[in-house]
Amino acid sequence: MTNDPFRQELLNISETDPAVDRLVEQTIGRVADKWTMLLIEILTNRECCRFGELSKACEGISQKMLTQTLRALERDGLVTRTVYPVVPPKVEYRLTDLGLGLSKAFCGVWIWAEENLERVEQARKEYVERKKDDGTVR
Amino acid sequence: MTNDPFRQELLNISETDPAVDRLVEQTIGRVADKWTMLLIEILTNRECCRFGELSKACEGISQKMLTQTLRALERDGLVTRTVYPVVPPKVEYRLTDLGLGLSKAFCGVWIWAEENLERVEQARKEYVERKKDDGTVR
DNA sequence: CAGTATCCTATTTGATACTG
DNA sequence: CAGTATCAAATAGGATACTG
Repeated sequence: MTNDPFRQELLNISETDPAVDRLVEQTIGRVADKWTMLLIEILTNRECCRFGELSKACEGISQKMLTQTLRALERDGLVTRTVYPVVPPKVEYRLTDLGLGLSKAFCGVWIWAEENLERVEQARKEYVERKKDDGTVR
Repeated sequence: MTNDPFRQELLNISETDPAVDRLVEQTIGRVADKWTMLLIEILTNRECCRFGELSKACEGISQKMLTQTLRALERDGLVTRTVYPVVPPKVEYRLTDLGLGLSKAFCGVWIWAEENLERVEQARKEYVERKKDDGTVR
């Protein structure tokens, strides 16, 4: 199992410098959240979006969270925000190269989620069953 | 730009069925969080860990969050929890195949974070500068 | 050792109303 | 249209004490 090629492939990710580790974790912390991933996916597919479009495409998000998440993305250099001085206002968002790179990185996670949806669901059902049959923690 | 090979590669991820999309998003929502990613990384590198080891390795996590996150991972079929009936108790956690697959998917995100740390930091500094120079939202 | 239980605070999120 | 502001509710998270 230790020689599992998967695992071997994964082993060299970890940093030697703990300070860098903290920074990596911080970066992950900023970027690894549901709305961020969703917005980046939408912007990957649509190339360029107005606020209202994002609001519709990103089903379930509140205006507040949308604004907040977009600001964070802009601040971190992942999307650009272009304001056209017209009435009514028009604002366009699009991925930067940096954002496109992150999108590519997220890609694997989306695929994993799609492919393993049922396995996770199944595991949850079994877990609940085991808990119902009760306490033999095994 | 539309013919960007990156983007082309990314385009076919999106589902056609909106119901499946919701499920994918839910799955992402469960799995895309800081502690989950960290614990999975640790368990990838160490293969097998006791509660106390994880507690040390996962710097900054509280006992409560550790327990909570581990239970969620177990429930979703990503780790196994093995209790040895000894005194004092010994409990071992290790990734399942499903968990190892997720680990592999996360791998790209970790690498992205490592490689683009400074670019994100730089973007943040510039953003703050722009805000200080004030309101020409550009 | 590996938790659980409890209390409490802080952060996140949503709903609603308002504005350039 | 694309937000901001405000308040309330929910949730996350930490600290501490206790247990098989």
